[in-house]
Amino acid sequence: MSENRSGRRGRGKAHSPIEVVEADTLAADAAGAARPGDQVMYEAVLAAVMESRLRPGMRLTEAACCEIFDLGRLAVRKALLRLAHEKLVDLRPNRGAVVASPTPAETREIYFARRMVETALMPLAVAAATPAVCAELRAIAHEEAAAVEQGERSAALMLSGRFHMRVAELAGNGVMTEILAGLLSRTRLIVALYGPPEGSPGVPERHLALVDAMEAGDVAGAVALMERHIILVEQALRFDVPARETDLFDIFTRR
Amino acid sequence: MSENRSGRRGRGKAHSPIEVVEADTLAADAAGAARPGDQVMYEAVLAAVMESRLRPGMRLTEAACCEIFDLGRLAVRKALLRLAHEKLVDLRPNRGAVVASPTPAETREIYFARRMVETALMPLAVAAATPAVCAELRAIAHEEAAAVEQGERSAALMLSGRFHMRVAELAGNGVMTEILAGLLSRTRLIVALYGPPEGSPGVPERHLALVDAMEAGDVAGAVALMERHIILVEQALRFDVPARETDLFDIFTRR
DNA sequence: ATCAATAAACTTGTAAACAATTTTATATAT
DNA sequence: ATATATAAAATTGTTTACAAGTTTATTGAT
Repeated sequence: MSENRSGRRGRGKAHSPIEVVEADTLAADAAGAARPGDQVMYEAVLAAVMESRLRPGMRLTEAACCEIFDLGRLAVRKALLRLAHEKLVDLRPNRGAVVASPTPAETREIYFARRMVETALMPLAVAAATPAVCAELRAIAHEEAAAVEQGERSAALMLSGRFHMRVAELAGNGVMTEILAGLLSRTRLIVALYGPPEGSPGVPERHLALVDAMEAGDVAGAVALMERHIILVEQALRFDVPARETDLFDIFTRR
Repeated sequence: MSENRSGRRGRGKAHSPIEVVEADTLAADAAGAARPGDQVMYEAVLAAVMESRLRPGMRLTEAACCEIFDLGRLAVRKALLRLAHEKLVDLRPNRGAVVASPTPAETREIYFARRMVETALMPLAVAAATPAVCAELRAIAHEEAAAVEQGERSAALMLSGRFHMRVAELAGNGVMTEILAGLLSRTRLIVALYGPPEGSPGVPERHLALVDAMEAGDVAGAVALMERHIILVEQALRFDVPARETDLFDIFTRR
């Protein structure tokens, strides 16, 4: 075995927006089988996007990713390819990868798609909403409310995403769940771009109201609440000013 | 420039299930810019799946793909990675790629997802259903009927897919259209596996009825027809016998 | 003849080297 | 000073060669 790769490892990586969890600390390789390196990177980048540490417009050069994740370029490209396919990064030929910046038009489509998917799933979710499940959902919503209270915006955002995912999972359709997961991760980029600094108001409260309707078996009510909720979140976005945010960033990082 | 690659080109490829369109004959590179090789392969494989020339269980070895498409292994892997991400091929570590075989459980989820997506899109589609558009849809349905008449099953299947795609496109939501495209391509694999040899009856007729409702502006009727249509297509599947088809194939190609 | 162990052939996985492109920096002329 | 052209650096794209794994074929024993 050669010295492996090319003199990497042992670097600062102090304030990197990408957090690397050492391989052996995760449960995935409990059996001893190491998880593929490209998946490690994929999950780390996805998590960073979900927590808004990686913001739209940020560059992901191969060399930097190789260092951060201690991977070969091939594995890095594999991960970037997957992220590109999920529309989380833009892969420009010969010019590298950047975190994607959904356009306003794309944004409208995504929220419309979410409305369709999440309302369509609701009847099945209500049918599966046992008291135990509802308790779990309420717990998430309460955590979310606390995060909002303390001004921890990205934590609140993450919990909101988890809430919507758990509701969707109740419907028991893996294909639909995966589709929604893709829409939700792109929603994180949208909020990072167009989300109002003060955050969308009333989200945790509406989540709690939704759980109430679900537990009561009120299908029509739950559907209406979900639809209205998504519309309100979309309406809180600001497309006028913040579109510039990306441009500014591009300018600054165009070193 | 070196002699390029490694002694490929000039082979039989007579009855290959994958049809390769020579690069320069397509419109994509009208400006002179050659289309990336991996995309050529991706599109060829997708087309072969849509026309049921590539059937579930078939192996796609890298070497064979390199020869057929005159590509390097890297481009082939890129195409396979994309196909795997779209669930059209299974990528087994160290064991290569095979055309995917959706399970019965997956099948139920996919048809359920189609029902959701296509009925949710219908109101918008009806709103966009001008007489010209309806004429186009009817033309597709009539071609389809003719194909069924002449026993050209795969042609009929392709036209059916095109019909559903065109209807969805009317809604004008690219995100949803892409999602449906993924579901429809997987439906082709499902039909190849579990579709009754005689084909699902009455499909072109129901397509025509749907266009009538759409042109009349009958949203509720169109939604109901679409939902019922998808249910009927799913019910025509046969999960008992044909699951064996894959196994048989595996046995024969296990050379 | 059937089965197990071994060896060969084949296939995928990965790294290193090289080529091509893009970006940044420098020099020169207007 | 601004702008243009040239050169250097950095980054991505691709091939080649080799390593590791899997499948198939062969050999030998029961």
